Amino acid sequence: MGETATKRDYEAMLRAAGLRITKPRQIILTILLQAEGHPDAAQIFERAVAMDARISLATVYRTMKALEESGAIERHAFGDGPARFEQARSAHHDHLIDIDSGEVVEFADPRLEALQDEIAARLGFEIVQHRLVLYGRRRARDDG
Amino acid sequence: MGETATKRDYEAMLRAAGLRITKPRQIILTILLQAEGHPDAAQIFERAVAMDARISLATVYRTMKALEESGAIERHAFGDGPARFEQARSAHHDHLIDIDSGEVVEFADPRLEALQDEIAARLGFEIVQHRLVLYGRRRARDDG
DNA sequence: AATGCAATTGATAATCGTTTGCATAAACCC
DNA sequence: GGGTTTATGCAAACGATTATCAATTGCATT
Repeated sequence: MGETATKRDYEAMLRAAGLRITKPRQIILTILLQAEGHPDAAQIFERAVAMDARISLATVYRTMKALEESGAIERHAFGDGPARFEQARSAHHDHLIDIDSGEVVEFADPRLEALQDEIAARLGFEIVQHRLVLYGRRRARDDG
Repeated sequence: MGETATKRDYEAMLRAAGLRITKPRQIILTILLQAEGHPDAAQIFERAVAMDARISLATVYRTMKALEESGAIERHAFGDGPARFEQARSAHHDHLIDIDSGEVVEFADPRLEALQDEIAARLGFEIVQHRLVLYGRRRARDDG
């Protein structure tokens, strides 16, 4: 699974989208590649500033949008807070949020997709995209 | 299906939550009960002003929060726009958004819930809540 | 390596939806 | 009706994101 795309891969995506490989973008890509989980713009900015103090938040946002549009990353908006990002992977997956810890667990199940397609079809629609977030709580090992 | 809760029902919920039945709240409740679809705060405010010019947007927001917390309404955040509200109904349902028109279609399918429970269980979680939004496009009747 | 020009940047103001602080004005209980 | 307590309106504050704009930079070309 761990299809680790390299920084060079992402640079190629940028080039393909007609975008320039600037220093801020390289820094942000580096951060994205190293990042675990689903950082938000502020977190990315914070790490970027550590690498180059002159980077601005606006550039982070602009870069995230560019990367999103060129398909390199995905944007999620769990609940109400700020948007969070993750590297785009080939396989679609959804998210389960641990409501106690905030932890984000990823999962995928083709039956879900099939069922959704069926439901949409019955309503006369074709699904273009979907968003499923489960909010759950770790099941007690109940020993009490 | 149309389990139409009455204004009195909602007032009882407010009282139960230790809240006062004020004129602004009565107006907002009336609007909510009459509303079709999923109005946002600005729309509710607009209609409220028509009934009492002195109502403020802040009160709309505060009332929506109070109603949400007392379980009378549900708050949804489709995509990026403003939060939208609907009366809480007994039966859970999800939403399909027509990406061309913005129309919101409601649907429910017990198989979805079952599948989600199963997936969560496999990950060691118990689902407390979930949010599924399908984004689709009306299927062409293809005559062209 | 210098040049030209469009793309990109940083800084900051602006925007949007939403929340909050505060003084005043209702609700509610007796 | 009076006294508390809570809710209101207004306006300012807020957080996330986008727009503006002059200054800088990437990069294809010389």
